[in-house]
Formats: sequence, C-alpha cells, structure tokens
Amino acid sequence: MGRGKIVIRRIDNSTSRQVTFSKRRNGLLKKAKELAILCDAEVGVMIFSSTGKLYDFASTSIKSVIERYNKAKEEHHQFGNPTSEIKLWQREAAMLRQQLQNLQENHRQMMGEELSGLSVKDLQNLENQLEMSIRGVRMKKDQLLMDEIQELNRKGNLIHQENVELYKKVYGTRDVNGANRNSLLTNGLGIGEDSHGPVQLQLSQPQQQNCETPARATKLGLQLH
Amino acid sequence: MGRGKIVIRRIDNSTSRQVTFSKRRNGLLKKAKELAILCDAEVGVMIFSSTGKLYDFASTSIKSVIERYNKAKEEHHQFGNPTSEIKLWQREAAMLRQQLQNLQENHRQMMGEELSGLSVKDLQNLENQLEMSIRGVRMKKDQLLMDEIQELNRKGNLIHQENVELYKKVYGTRDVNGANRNSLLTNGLGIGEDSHGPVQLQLSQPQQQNCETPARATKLGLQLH
DNA sequence: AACTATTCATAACC
DNA sequence: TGGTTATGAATAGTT
Repeated sequence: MGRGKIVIRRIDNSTSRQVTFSKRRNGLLKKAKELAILCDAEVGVMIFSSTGKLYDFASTSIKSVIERYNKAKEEHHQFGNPTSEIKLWQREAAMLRQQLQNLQENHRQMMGEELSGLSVKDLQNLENQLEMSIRGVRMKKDQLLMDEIQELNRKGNLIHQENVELYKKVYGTRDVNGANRNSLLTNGLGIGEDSHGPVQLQLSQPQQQNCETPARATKLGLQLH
Repeated sequence: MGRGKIVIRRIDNSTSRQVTFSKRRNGLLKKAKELAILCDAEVGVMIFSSTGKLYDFASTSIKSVIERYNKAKEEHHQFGNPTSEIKLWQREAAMLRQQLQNLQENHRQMMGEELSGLSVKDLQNLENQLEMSIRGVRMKKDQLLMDEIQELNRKGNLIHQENVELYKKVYGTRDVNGANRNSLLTNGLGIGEDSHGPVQLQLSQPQQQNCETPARATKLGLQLH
C-alpha cells in the first residue's frame, strides 16, 4: 500500500529504513489499539528499533500482558521480576560476545583467512557465496554506469537536435551552396566516423582511463566561450 | 477499510466481534512480521482474545523480547539510581552491541547486500577485497560499458562541434573558412526542432574500473557557454 | 470461507 | 521530522 509495491525484505537504505520504521511502527501500534478496543482483547506490543530504542503498547499494561503470557505458557521463569540484575546483564554480555565471536569467525573466512578448519564442502560453499557477493557488487556498479550512459544519450540527443535545427537555419531557409548540404546529408548521423578540424574550438581536459590502452589520452572536453 | 467506515469501539455483536478479531489479529501479526523484517527491528506481539486464547508473534522470541523489555525499563529507572557495577555491565553490553553492529554491516556488504550507501569507489574497494578472496573474475562487461561511455562522449563531441559551428553561421560572423565548413558538414544529420540558446551541457562520466589502480572519478566533461 | 466495495496504510516524493 | 499523493492492502459488510 504505497506508491509502489515492495518486497518484504530488510530495507537496504538506512534512511528509508528509519522512515519506514517510524511510519509502520505507528501503524502497528494503531492497529493494536483498535484490535483491543474492537474485539475486547488484551494486546501487548513491544518494538525495538535497530538502534535499540523501545516502543510499546499495551491495552492494559505490559506488566499485565507479560504476567498473563507467563501464566498462559505456564512458565515459572519469571522474566518480569529478575532477582539479580547484574546477572541479567552478564548474560546479555555473554550472549553478545558469543554472537560477536561467531560473526568474527565467519568474517575472517569471508576474507579468505582462517580456512584451515573447513572441509572441502565448506570451502565450496564459501566460494559460491563470494561469487554471489561479487555479482551483487558488480550489478550495483553496472547500474551506476548504465545510468551514466543513459544520461549521456539524453544530452547527446539534445545537442543533436539543436545541431539539426541550426543546420536548417543555415542551409534550409537561406540558399547555401549545394556541396556543403550534400556532404552533410550524405553522412547521416555521422557522429561516429572521424574527428575533424575543431574550428575555433577549445578542447579541454582529457583524461581517459582505459586499461587496455592507458596511454591513449583522449580529449573529449569541449568549451565554447 | 471495508464496505463502510466503522467507529473504533467494542463490537457489540459477539459473532461479528469474533470474526473481526480473527481477521484483524492476522493482519496485526502480519504487520508485525513485516516491520521486523523491513526495518531490522525486534518485535513482539501478544494477543489474548476475549475468550482468553493466546496468540503471539516475536521476530526473535517472546522470551528475548520480554527480557530486553525489562532491561530497557531497568535502564530508565536507573538514571537516578546508578549502581556502578550495573553500569559497568551496561557499558560493556553497549560496546559489544556496537561492535556487533559494525561487524554486521561489514558482513552484509561482503555478502553483496546493503550496497546502496556506497560510492563507486567504495564498491571498487569491496570488489577488490572479494577478488582477493576469489580469483578468476571477468571484467569484460565493465570494459564494454566504459568503451560505450567513451564512444558516446566522442560522438557527442563531434555533434557538438558541428553544433557550435552551425551556431556561428546562424548567429556569429560570416567569415568562416571553407575547410571548417566542410569538416562541419561531413557530420551529423537528423531531425530535430527546438531552439538552442545558451545551452549548458555537462557530460560527465563515472569512473572506470578494472584497472590495477583503483580509478578516480574522471570528468570527460563537455561544456558549452 | 469467499467475495468485493471501500476505507486505510503507506511508498515515494518534498 | 512532518506533509502530500498515488497505489496497494486491509477489511466491513455481504453471500
């Protein structure tokens, strides 16, 4: 429900993710309230943003909801009333440390390090993953390049249109010698052929970087004052 | 969102209430899931129907959500009551969480995800890193794209030179040597309309890659004043 | 449970 | 962060 359809998948862009979070969080909380009121239900919602901020709603109170939940689950593990707060934090730290270690090991392997413990199959999987990653990176890069090409095409067309118009003004309305007109007409979109004398034009800033032919400096800049 | 608008108040009719509960409950749970996935949030929802039945959802686990909730609440309460050891652990956990986030972001990028914030140069570095881990990469497509950009620049330049020349003939001085006119006429033809005027074009080009040297952005610019 | 006619939520854009 | 709008989703009423 928006300007376009979206796939339910983690939003890449951090800003968009933040905006969407804000909007959808409000939507969710609103719906929760409505459900509680309309259907006489006890509803509790707890949301932690990716930055760790808490947003919650409870038709009665979170405490009540949690207690009822515990009762329903018949769990005597009293989450709601921890005796040792320090132990809670210690467990939290231990869990985070564990996650960190796991991720670090994974990361090292993706960097091509610490592969000694892996089986041939593991290595094969890793290789496949790396290939997928490279594909993703290249697609992104291609996209940027394609965008650039499109823009160049657009601008090129504008110039060309102008060009044609100018031609008409020179050779169209007024009578100019036919030789010139012919030479022009016979060349179609002859923008691909060769370069020709840059009349009174000032070419500026070259810099072209081609791997195969790095030495070939090409002047593509053009300035008219 | 239905056949008619409704007021948010307890539905009197028991059957309707039950039906609505069922529909909206599913809707709420779906939204909760989507929020968690889209925005990388930890979400927990607990719903008790009026008959006492429990429905719940948690992106991680209800246990985790409740524990985190308690922690978050405790954190708030502790602003006025700082216990040094608790704060120590909280800082530890915060630091670990930060490390974890950094590593996760890095990891996602190495997995070819979350690339939208990266510049072409960043992407190039990432690609190089991935290539350090896996050899045999093909760069043919990139090269073709770069060649195309270059060709477009070249053609665009030729057209533009003609354009400039024609412009002079229309608005500029009459004395243009024949050689120039000829060279001008050998290029370009097409259909267009539209005026020109003080056009200000700037063709630029993204950096190229596949070089040993991590390419810098290079402007192959074209400007007409 | 289906099926729409509607209202609503929200993605994209400022 | 907060508005606006076009569009896809959710759902109220009905079968």
